[in-house]
Amino acid sequence: MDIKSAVLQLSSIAQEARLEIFRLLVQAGQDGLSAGNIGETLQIPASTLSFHLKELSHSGLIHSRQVSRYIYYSANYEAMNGLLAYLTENCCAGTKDCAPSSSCKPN
Amino acid sequence: MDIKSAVLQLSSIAQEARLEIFRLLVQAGQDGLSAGNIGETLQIPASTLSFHLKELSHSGLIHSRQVSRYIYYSANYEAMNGLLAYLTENCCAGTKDCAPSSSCKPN
DNA sequence: ACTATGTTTCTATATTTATGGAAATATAGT
DNA sequence: ACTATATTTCCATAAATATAGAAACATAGT
Repeated sequence: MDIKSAVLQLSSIAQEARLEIFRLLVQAGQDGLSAGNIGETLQIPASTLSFHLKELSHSGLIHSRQVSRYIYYSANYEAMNGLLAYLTENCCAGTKDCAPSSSCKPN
Repeated sequence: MDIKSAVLQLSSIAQEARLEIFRLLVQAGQDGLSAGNIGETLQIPASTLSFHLKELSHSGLIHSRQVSRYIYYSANYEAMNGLLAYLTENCCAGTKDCAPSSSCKPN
């Protein structure tokens, strides 16, 4: 993980509408949800939603697949975990009290 | 954790200089580093650094304490862990395969 | 071919954010 | 009080981002 990618990914969820979308997809699981479903659930106009979905896709935190007329978006769990790991990397200079990386506690 | 706070925290690290500062402090541990030390390490002009430190403090991801003329900044590990937990909350609708929250894996 | 539905692109506008020099403020040593 | 060092605030400018209507494009059913 390089810093530019991390900033891109963080930027993609550092916005209320997009964070809602992302969390919705994280909770939705592997299959994801269609764009229309997301828009209806979160009450976001189609063009605005499309803009945000593109931002999230571009950062790599979600991906999409087409199923006939619908486009399903789903969380990229691997990318998400990679980002979280990057944030906590070498926490407290690698002191054992800080491990595991998932829950970084100071000495 | 409410979504506004999460967006504020994510925004505060969704910027290259600030993400560098934050990771430096996460790695520095509990004691933290002085503003001058951070600026010198990362080669950031004082006024720019001050602006970024304020953003990070305001979001709650770092805190500061004054030691004579120096101001020491340090990571707020509790806030960081809270943010990470928020992102992975109820991952995959709480399916057991997704646990632990720190490493969210789809079914 | 036509129509309905789902999604994206185009466009303009409004808003927010980043940068760094200069000046101001704070603390400590002499 | 004076000086040096540390940090922040003020300010102007530049750049990036969010919004949503209208139009365009894509897919599938009739």
